[in-house]
Amino acid sequence: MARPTRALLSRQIIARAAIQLVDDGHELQVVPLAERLGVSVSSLYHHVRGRVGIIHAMREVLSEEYRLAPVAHASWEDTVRTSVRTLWNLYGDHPRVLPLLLSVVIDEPATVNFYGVLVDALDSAGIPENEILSTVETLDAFAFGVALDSLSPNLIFDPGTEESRLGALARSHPVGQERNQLLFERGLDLLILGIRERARTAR
Amino acid sequence: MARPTRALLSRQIIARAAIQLVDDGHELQVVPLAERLGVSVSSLYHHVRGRVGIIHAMREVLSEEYRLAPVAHASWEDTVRTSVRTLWNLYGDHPRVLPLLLSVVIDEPATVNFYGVLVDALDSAGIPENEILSTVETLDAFAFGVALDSLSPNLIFDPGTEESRLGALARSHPVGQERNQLLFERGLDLLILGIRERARTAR
DNA sequence: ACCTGAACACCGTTCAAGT
DNA sequence: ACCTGAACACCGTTCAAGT
Repeated sequence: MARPTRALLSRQIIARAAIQLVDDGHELQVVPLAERLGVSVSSLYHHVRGRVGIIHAMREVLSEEYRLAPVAHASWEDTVRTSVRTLWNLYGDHPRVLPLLLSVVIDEPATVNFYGVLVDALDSAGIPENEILSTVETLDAFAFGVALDSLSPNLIFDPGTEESRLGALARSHPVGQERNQLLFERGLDLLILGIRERARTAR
Repeated sequence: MARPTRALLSRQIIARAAIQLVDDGHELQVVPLAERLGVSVSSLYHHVRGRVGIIHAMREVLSEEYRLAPVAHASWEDTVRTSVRTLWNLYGDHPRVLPLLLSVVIDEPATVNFYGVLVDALDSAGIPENEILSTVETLDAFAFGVALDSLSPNLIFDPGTEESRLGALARSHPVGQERNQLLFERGLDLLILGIRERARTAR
């Protein structure tokens, strides 16, 4: 069976399998990927330009998920909150993929109508026009940073500081998923407060 | 010359060369690393447990730089500002190394007396005790996210949105290093404002 | 056009040999 | 204890052959 009647592979099929592979905690390797797909390794090269091409395809698939996201709410605060939460979910659903995405140069125009919604919300919040994009980027960097933080599930602290205030706080601090969740909520609250204050003083 | 009178290598020497290699935009590969160090590849294995061991050593070296950082200022705001800036500098000086560090499990106690200073500052700012650590983590995630953002030097936006507000803003938005710098300053301002407000309403 | 198996280059790791 | 060169396993990529 050299050529099947119906194509077994596609750029998207490969990308989805690759995302799953990495999500499961494995390295992005061509041999295990081909195994999962039930094809020979060299078959992949008919659809993707090698390993780097696979990473590009992964990016494209994940970008698609962006497109579904943006919803404008009545208040700017609700819009900002749900947008940042969506970004965090998107990044956080595949934290192990993120380092891979950093390694490829982006050559496709990102689907940033998502950002358009955020821009409008920040505008109606009262953020000065020349600060809006930096604010959007701040929210993005925050969501990205929090997602990556989830890869190190515990707060690491020096045993030598056990007697200090830090040590005391650390002992009653949650770990893992719960810690990451809390960090997100706190950071989002602070950023919302900051945006509101910035708008007030700019008025 | 099988054994030199004085050791040519050390864990630290290897780590520093590796950081430089990655900073220069190269992959972390054993052969080029050995070349830079002027030794044979197998020599490395007398000091480090393979490639993963090299990454651990890189982490250790970079952690050392933490230790120098913490300085308590008169006002909580100055302390927070300089601390976050230091984190950002640390991460931002070696953005390409960061994805590597994410791939290893941390088995050394981090030198977090740095965080102790931040904890004290947030306490004197008036942040409720049970929110302090999450706030520290928020600041850390922000600095980390901004550093990684610097790897994608431009704001990517869909050419289709050229006529929109987003397109208009994007055209007058800086790129590269300057864009990243601006994003950091804006985000830090927002977070400071947010912390101040949180403390005010908690009082 | 799409899949395969074999061949190849490359990279990380090991180990016996040398001082 | 520390460095070397050779040998080895592994992984990404290419390509002629098959439908």
